[in-house]
Amino acid sequence: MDSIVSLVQKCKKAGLKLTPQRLAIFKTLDGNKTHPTVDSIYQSLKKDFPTMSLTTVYNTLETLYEMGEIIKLDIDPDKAHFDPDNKKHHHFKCSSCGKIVDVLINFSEILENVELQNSNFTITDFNINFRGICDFCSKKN
Amino acid sequence: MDSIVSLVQKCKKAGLKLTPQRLAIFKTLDGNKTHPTVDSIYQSLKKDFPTMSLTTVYNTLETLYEMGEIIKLDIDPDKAHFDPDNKKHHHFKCSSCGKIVDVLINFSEILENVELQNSNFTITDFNINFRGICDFCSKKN
DNA sequence: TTTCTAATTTGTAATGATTATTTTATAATT
DNA sequence: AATTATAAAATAATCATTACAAATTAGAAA
Repeated sequence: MDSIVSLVQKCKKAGLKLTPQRLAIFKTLDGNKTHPTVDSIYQSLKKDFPTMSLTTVYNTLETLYEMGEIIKLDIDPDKAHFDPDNKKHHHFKCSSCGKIVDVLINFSEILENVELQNSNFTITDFNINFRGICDFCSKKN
Repeated sequence: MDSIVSLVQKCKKAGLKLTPQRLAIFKTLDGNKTHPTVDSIYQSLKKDFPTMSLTTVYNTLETLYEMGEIIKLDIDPDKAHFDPDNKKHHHFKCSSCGKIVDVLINFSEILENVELQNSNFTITDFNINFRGICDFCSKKN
């Protein structure tokens, strides 16, 4: 996701209104490495915005997603997690505690490999989901 | 997934009953490369088993999944797709028609790469989800 | 073959995430 | 300040999945 200031610019250009709710969601996402869900964002904002609606969080995240500002993760089949870091990277989900963490290694060579063998498919994107046990859960046992 | 005959052996050993419904689901999965969902299996079996229940399909697939006989895909956030091919491989989903196809290339070297940089995480598994446009949809335009 | 029992099937209800809809409110512009 | 298009909020609807309870049945044992 862009910095708040450039995001504000983009919104103005796109004719999107800068409501307090949107700005609050932007700020919650900014630099957020917890891979939040709609509900976790909603819960964290309810305190300061008692009137905040779940729908607003859904809508704003969907808008940001369509703008390409945030990533929607598929690593958790139960609910969507979002990532304001839209630079190419991958994810690891701990099978024990459910925590999702970034895997920042670059695997771009994968694409060439696949394109080679499937020349009739146009691959626009890929992501790798890792599963296992995180350091914290390992230490617990 | 094992062949039907070895699967039947496994079930007997595990004390699982071989009901007509289960056998029908086994047969539907056997060699199935369409990455079926619970509902698609249910729909295809309703004709021959008018009494078949969606719950039974859910239960049987869950059982097979827990036995490690089938894979549960996370490439479609809307619903679970299953794959009776439990040999390590990956998937491609066409953004246009939604079709899911196998990517059979071996990427095991990825693991070593990650283990190296995250020595405190134990990675048990990973899968790659590719997205793009399939050959059929490419030709259409 | 018949009986017995634990496992399974089935139908239905509950849950939880997401989407749709409608009314009210408001940001941004004139 | 008035206008208007956009957004927020509240609520209802939808859809996949899970939970549950009652009826059925596969398979073992008599």
